[in-house]
Amino acid sequence: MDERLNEILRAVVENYIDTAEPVGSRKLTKRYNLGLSPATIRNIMADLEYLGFLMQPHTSAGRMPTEKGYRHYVDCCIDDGHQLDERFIIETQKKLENIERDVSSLLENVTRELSKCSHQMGIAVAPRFSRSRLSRVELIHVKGTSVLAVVITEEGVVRNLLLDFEEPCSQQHLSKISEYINKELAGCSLEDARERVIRKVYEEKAVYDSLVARAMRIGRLIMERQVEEDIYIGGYSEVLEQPNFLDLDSIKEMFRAIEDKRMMIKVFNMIEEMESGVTVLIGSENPLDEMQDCSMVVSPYLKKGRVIGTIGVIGPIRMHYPQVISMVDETAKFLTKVFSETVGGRG
Amino acid sequence: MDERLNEILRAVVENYIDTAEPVGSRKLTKRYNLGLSPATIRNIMADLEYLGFLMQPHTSAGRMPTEKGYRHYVDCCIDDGHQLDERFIIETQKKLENIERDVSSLLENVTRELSKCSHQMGIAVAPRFSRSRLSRVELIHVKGTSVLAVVITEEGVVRNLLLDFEEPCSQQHLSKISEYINKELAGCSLEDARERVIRKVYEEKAVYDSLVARAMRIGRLIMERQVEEDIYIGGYSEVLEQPNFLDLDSIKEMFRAIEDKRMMIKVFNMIEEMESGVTVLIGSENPLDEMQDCSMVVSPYLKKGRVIGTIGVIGPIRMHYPQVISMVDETAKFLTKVFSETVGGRG
DNA sequence: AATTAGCACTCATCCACTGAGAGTGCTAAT
DNA sequence: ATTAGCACTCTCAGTGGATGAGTGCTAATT
Repeated sequence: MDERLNEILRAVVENYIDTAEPVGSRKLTKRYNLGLSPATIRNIMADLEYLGFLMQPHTSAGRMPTEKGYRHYVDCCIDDGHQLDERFIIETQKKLENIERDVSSLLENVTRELSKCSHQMGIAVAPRFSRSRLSRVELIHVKGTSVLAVVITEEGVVRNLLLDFEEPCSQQHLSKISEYINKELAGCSLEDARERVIRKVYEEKAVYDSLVARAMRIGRLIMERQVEEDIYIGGYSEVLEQPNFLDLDSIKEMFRAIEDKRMMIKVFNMIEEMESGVTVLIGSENPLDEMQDCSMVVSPYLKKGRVIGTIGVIGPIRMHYPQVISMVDETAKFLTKVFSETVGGRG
Repeated sequence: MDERLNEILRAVVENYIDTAEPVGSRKLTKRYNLGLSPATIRNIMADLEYLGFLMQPHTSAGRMPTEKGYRHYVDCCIDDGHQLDERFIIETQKKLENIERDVSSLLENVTRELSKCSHQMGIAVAPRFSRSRLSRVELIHVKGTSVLAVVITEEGVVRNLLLDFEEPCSQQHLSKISEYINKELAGCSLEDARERVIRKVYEEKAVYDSLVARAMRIGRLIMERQVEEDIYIGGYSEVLEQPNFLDLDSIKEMFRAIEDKRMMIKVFNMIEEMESGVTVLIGSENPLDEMQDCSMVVSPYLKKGRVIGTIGVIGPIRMHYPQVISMVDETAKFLTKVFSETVGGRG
């Protein structure tokens, strides 16, 4: 594609992102020093419109980008150079030192920071519990038939599950059971563990050893419990802060979708299967109907080369993509670093 | 105060709550069967305006309630009869059976349900950790110098704290330490425990027993860790759902305030010291500047007669107070019941 | 052949104006 | 004490012209 077309498209998109108003040919020549007259620009813009990258809200208005225009802008017109505020990196680094290392605080804080910097809503998906490897299980007697199972994965995700037994069970007994579980299942992925548990239960049908039987039943309970704590969201107010050009109805729909965490988990499952690195989803590229008027910029974060979760932002389609992309990228790298170095160690 | 004034005030407020439009004298006579002519109504309304309960947005518009008007309406014009949808109670009961008994899921789900029913934002404050009595502490070795402390209070609140030691520590040792902590501090309020820990540490300065010293140091770490997980919020989209008559700026401010959980904890600390039962805060009665354009309807919930937390909603000043008040009341009672009967048992 | 200047044309937006309608306050009658 | 009647006020929706930003096309220029 013609280099000059790209240049003009880029100018139009960036101007529109800044002003939220349709861009005319005269304005472009004034702000940017392209060596071209308005008339020429007009011809080029007409071409861009023909190609589907720009549109006019009405005759005799300036042009604004279509979704396809944004897409092309993101794909071809952003130079990967450091779009990023030095400040952002420094602040992120500063957080690095003060932040708690426990996974949920980590993600919550990182999400909040990302949200503040980017002025979008921040979203993070914690390391998927079901795909993690088991590191340790501890059973704590609470009261009566209630037992608290504390499950720790190798990623450092801690989850509490309150189990309800048919009959009371002493702490000593529970300790033995958890010891047994740990011996049997440590290092297993939870899905493996699940299968193994089911198999064991089947084998031990005769219940010759009540300890094993009990342990397995607990293991099964833990596996089957469906948990929805995987999603962190922050920055509801940030989206409202953007005064121009995103109507209340869109925001409403978006909020409704986002508050349904199960739905969001589905979305991220779909995204996760796409390529690695920062992914930008613009408008109707979003898998959810309710998010057709938003854009998402997301990136997976890794531990030892394996994707374990996703972090990113959601905001209006008219968004400062270069900066936001860099921020998300930087944040994901930060998380990757933290998870690979600190949480769960190197081994 | 004149009974008739109350009646008219009530009619005006309720009509305004329904329609979001200033109410005129003619409309009142049409909708409600007061045996009065518009002219009489006008006189009464003029009186109500003089008393500060009503106002006109401009001459020759109808009247709308002032904050004082809402206040009087809530105080004197609502009959305590069952304003409540039968449906709501039944649904709440249904939840009762399916809901997880673990405190955080409980509160999250209850908050969400309250939010959905009332079409306001739901807010809950979990049993204040620092004021709770310790039920059990368990220390779990995670990796290297990391130790996970699982603290359970008598209310059933479970909290995970990741501690970082100077030197590694075996699980056996940790178990002994937690055993010791449990023996020493079980049943203490956390504030008491805190003092005792500090005193102990001071007494044992010589560190003649490394176990005790270590236990106390851990206890202290746990006490000092400031945690902000006490607030549950749900239903951001509900507030936007109300199309009429609450401007974006107010919502923005409100969201910003709500997302700052530390601030919200302060607010609820202030509220908690007020009377018991459902409290309604209208507009400028709210302690926070950012919430001058909202109303809150909140109620404490108890365990064994002692206030342990708060639940309620936040929404626009123009709110269906009778229903919302009933709903909040019902929800608080429900929580009280659950906490008194189930969580943490009766003893 | 590409670029540009010039010009006619198109709409949205702003502004002033207007009439209708809803609602009020006041006064006099009931 | 209540009500009917009336003059008055103010918002709101609609109208119409002026303004101006921006376009597309054509012819001239480089």
